[in-house]
Amino acid sequence: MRRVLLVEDNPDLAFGLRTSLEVEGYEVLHAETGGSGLALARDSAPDLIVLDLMLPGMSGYEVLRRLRQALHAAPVLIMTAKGEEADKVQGFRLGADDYVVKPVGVLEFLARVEALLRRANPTTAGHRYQFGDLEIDGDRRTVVVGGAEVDLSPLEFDLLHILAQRRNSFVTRAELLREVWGYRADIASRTVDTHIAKLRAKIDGGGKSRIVTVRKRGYRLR
Amino acid sequence: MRRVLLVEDNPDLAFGLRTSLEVEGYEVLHAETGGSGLALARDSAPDLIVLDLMLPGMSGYEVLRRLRQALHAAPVLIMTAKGEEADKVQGFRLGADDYVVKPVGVLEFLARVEALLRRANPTTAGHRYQFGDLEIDGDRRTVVVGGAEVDLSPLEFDLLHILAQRRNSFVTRAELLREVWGYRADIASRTVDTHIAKLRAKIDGGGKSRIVTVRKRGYRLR
DNA sequence: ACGGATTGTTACGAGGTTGTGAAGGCATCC
DNA sequence: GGATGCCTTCACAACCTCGTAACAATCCGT
Repeated sequence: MRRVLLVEDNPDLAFGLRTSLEVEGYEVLHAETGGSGLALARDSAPDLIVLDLMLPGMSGYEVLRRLRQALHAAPVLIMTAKGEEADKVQGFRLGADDYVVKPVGVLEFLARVEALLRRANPTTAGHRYQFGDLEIDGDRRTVVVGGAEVDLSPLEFDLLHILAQRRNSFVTRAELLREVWGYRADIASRTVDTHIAKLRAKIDGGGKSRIVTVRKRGYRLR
Repeated sequence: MRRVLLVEDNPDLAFGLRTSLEVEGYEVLHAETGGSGLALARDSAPDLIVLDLMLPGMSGYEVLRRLRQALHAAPVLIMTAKGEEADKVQGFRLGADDYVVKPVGVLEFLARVEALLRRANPTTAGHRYQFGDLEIDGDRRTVVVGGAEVDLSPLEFDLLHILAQRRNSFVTRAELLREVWGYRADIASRTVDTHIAKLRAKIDGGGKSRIVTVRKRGYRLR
């Protein structure tokens, strides 16, 4: 379940937003001041932060600045009554991902929340990936190579899926073990190699493999 | 340089946006119809798409739908005069990442563009170095020289990586030993030299070496 | 120009890493 | 109960990597 942190001092508005988000299936954390919002962000690692700018005590800008300084990567949606362009620009400059001016419709608000989560956290949503003529459908758990569907075992699919999600970097054997096998130290590390070999046999045509060995590190999909 | 695809049929507005984006250092592609926009997106793989909804011929919604169907992952910013909440929700539902209603200030527009690129393309901020036509990607552990990927051994890559990080000064052999080999005193110092030689053989073209010898001190990358 | 010091280059064997086929255990489905 | 498919482990082969030695080339103070 996705966790949304709501930093908003107006009780009525906060209640409305919280209810709307919860109806959509989000877990909602609520802070009424900037300081408590920062603390909650640090302790509970929310997937998204909705931030009011006019807060008692620490301003929303300051909260955002400290969040980014602490390397919090969660997307931030600023929701405020301050609608001047300069305010918006300042918000984005500090690292906000979206900025909406009150009052805003509930449906639009929810749509923006969803869009931010979709973009910022693509791994949890079912998704499709494409690498040349290799297509991976995370929802249907199907893989198509050059137009023909390939039959993969569950474990092989998970392996390929992780590699596809990390398209921009290699994945170490330890990470693959953690992501695919879960917390189980009782797996000999060569097991990963064996399954990579099986995967290669199934998805590679002639020529170079789609899975590149990064020596001493792990594997990478290209 | 980031590429932005602008799909907008109003020539005046398109000109203004194009100019603003180019001043910010973006490369701008422009399409006046949905069909040509789709074709451009397919052929040129832009990093961001700015989409008008009211286009001659194919509607913006339809363009967006087809983009997502074709597995285009680039973020889409919808910019339109249609400000009804239902329109916005529909846009987000089809996979848009932001939705702004005309007229919108240039500064806000640019801030939103930047926010989308920042969020959608986090890898470019990662560990990458560039020295002329030499590119080093620390996440993928790949090296590209003049457009062609070069195959380096793990140790060679680490060596080059350290040199790249200290781009403005030389690195002594002792530092290289410490950083690359770790705390191991059992390495003959000439070992560094031999690996530097191997690196040079792999990444240098005809003329002078990219790795400069600093006599009595160490090496430096330029 | 000379000679010692420093660096460049090549070759090679030991050791390490990865690829791969085979075998067996286990669960599931008939 | 047998057949099947999946997963893990093992063993061996193939390949790669790296440290070292040896020699060549270059630098630099005299």
